[in-house]
Formats: sequence, C-alpha cells, structure tokens
Amino acid sequence: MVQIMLNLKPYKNLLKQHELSLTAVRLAVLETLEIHPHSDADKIFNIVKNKIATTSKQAIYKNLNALAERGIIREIKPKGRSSLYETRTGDNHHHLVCRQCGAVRDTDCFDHAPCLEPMCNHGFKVDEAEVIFWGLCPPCQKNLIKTERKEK
Amino acid sequence: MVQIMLNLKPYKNLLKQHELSLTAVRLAVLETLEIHPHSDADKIFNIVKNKIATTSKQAIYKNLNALAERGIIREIKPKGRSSLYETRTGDNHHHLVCRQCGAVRDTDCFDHAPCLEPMCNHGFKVDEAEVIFWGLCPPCQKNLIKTERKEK
DNA sequence: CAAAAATATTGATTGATTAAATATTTTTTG
DNA sequence: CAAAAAATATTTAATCAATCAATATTTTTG
Ligand SMILES: [Mn+2]
Ligand SMILES: [Mn+2]
Ligand SMILES: [Zn+2]
Ligand SMILES: [Zn+2]
Repeated sequence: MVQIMLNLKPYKNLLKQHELSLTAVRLAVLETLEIHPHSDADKIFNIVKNKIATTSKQAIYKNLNALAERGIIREIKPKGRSSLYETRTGDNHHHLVCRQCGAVRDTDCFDHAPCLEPMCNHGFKVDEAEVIFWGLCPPCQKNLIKTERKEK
Repeated sequence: MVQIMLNLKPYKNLLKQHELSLTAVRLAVLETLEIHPHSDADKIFNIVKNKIATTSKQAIYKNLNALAERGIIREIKPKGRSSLYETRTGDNHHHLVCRQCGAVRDTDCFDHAPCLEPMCNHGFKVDEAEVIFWGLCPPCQKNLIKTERKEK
C-alpha cells in the first residue's frame, strides 16, 4: 500500500471562499479525486470508507453535488455510465473514453479551437463545449487483435 | 391538428436490409422521430400511443435499442437527461443544448475539423467525436434579461 | 395457411440518484 | 472556551430511467 501525502491547504481555502464547512468527508472526497481522477460516486465512497468508516453514500453524493455546483470539481457523464468527477477544472479539457473497458483519459482543448464556436449556433449563447472522443484504448486494441486471430 | 404524411418506404427498406420485421410500433417510432427529432422514450411512447393504443413502454425501449444498435437511429444523452433519439445519422453532427429549458438544436460538424483528432490521443483509436455545446437558447436569454431587470 | 421466428405486452427488478427526517459536527458568537 | 446556530452526516425510504423475464401476439417464411 502506498501512502500519498497531499497538501489540502489549497482546497481548505477554496472551501472557505465558497462558504463551505471544512468537514472530514468533504476533504476526503477531494483528496480521493486528486489521486483518482474520473471516479464515480461508488468508487469514491469505497475509498473514503477506508479512512472514515462511518461515512455514507449520501454524504458522498451531497458533497459531489455541492462541489460541482460551485465549480470546485467537474462532473462528466459519458453515455451509459454513472457520473465521473475530477478536480481538474476551468480548462475545459476533453476526454477520450474507451468503448470496451471504459478507460478515461484527458486530452487538452484544441488551443486554436472552434471549441466554443459551432458551425451555426442558432442564436445560442454557448459557454461550454463538452467533447468526448469515443474509441479503443491501446490495451483493448491489442485484445481485439488477439480475438480476431483466434476467430480465424 | 396537423396531419403530416410521411413516406415510410425508405425506412421499410432499411429495416429489411437489417433483417428487422416490419411492425406497427417500429414504424410508428421511426415516424415519430422523423417528425420530432431529439425525443426521449417517454415522449415517443405518448405519441405512438395515440396511434397504437395498446402499445407499451417496453416496446418503445426495445425498438429504440434495436434501431440504435444498427445505426438506423442515433442516441444522444446530454448529462442529466434521459436518452434522446433522432433519425439523422451518419454525419456525426453535433448539438446545442440549452441549460435552462433543455432545448436541443443540431449544428453541423466542423468540416475542416479536428473532430476526430484530439490534441493528444494517448494511443486511443478514435472513431467518434461527440460534441455538446452548452449554453442558453434565444428565448431563455431573453427571459434571463427580464429577470435581471426585475431584480434591480 | 401453418409452423417458426420475431416482436409486443405485462409485471417485476435493477441501479443510480435524490428526498426527508433525525443525529452529529462545524462554525459562530458572546 | 462554551453555548447556540448553522451546516453537514447518517439512516431510511423513494424516485426514475431503463432492463429482465415470462407469456401472448404478430410477422415472416415455405
Ligand atoms: Mn478529465
Ligand atoms: Mn441531432
Ligand atoms: Zn479499453
Ligand atoms: Zn432554453
């Protein structure tokens, strides 16, 4: 087991700025997301439980919502999966998602990008461009090739 | 009430090509989606029910899945909403979604576009770029301005 | 038209998320 | 620092979209 020490001070300040109390569960959620980006509520719950045995799923959900509402964390929801959360915010980065195993990777926003500029905006005032690149991650590509060989 | 006559022959052919039987519910679902793009299962169910009083939600769901699996219709799932379906397929077009009222509009894929080319693909083999532009539709922008005036 | 295959209907079930009520913790205030 | 007030956590129940399973009906095939 690896022990990672995280500096939570920046988060404590952030919470204060947003007038959110400093609670054990809340900090544990943030710490968990810092170490395991793109986790869902269930995974976060299980990790937090190791530290705070009495915690509840409900507390995890409420905190995730409270933090996401304030932009302290970001929520993404690839089709067919439960919501995933991450602490990397404000850069409108995008995601690669594996159709096979569900792996999620970050990929930067195109800098020169048409990102907030659709071809035709129909009068919409766009403030966010959410992009998911669907495909196969490297390991799943290899497995696919293996499977194809077997089928022959 | 407006009576719209749709030519369902192309759909009938498509279904045959995909070895799907020609059933009343299935055709009604396609017809509904042709007239009301970006509808969810519940809306489709209610519309189809007007034609086929005995239909069931289950039949709607199964048909939507069968059609989507074969690429005859396309499913999109903006965060926080149930799945929406449409008959416009194969062009990987994108969507504008209103944060306020949920309105959905089509917008073409950038033709020159980095669409299938993320900044860094981490070895992923990308086959689809799903893009949602979040913002406010024209009516909701107006309402917002009104509300702001009242608050003063 | 009859048999086989596909689909529809009905009713029950899952899984993620939210809601409501009470208990505990955190913050504020004196 | 010790109430009192406010915020959060815990527990339990509820919601909602979507799926599963069994049986009935429709569609296709020969
Ligand atoms: Mn990310
Ligand atoms: Mn569309
Ligand atoms: Zn994979
Ligand atoms: Zn709107």
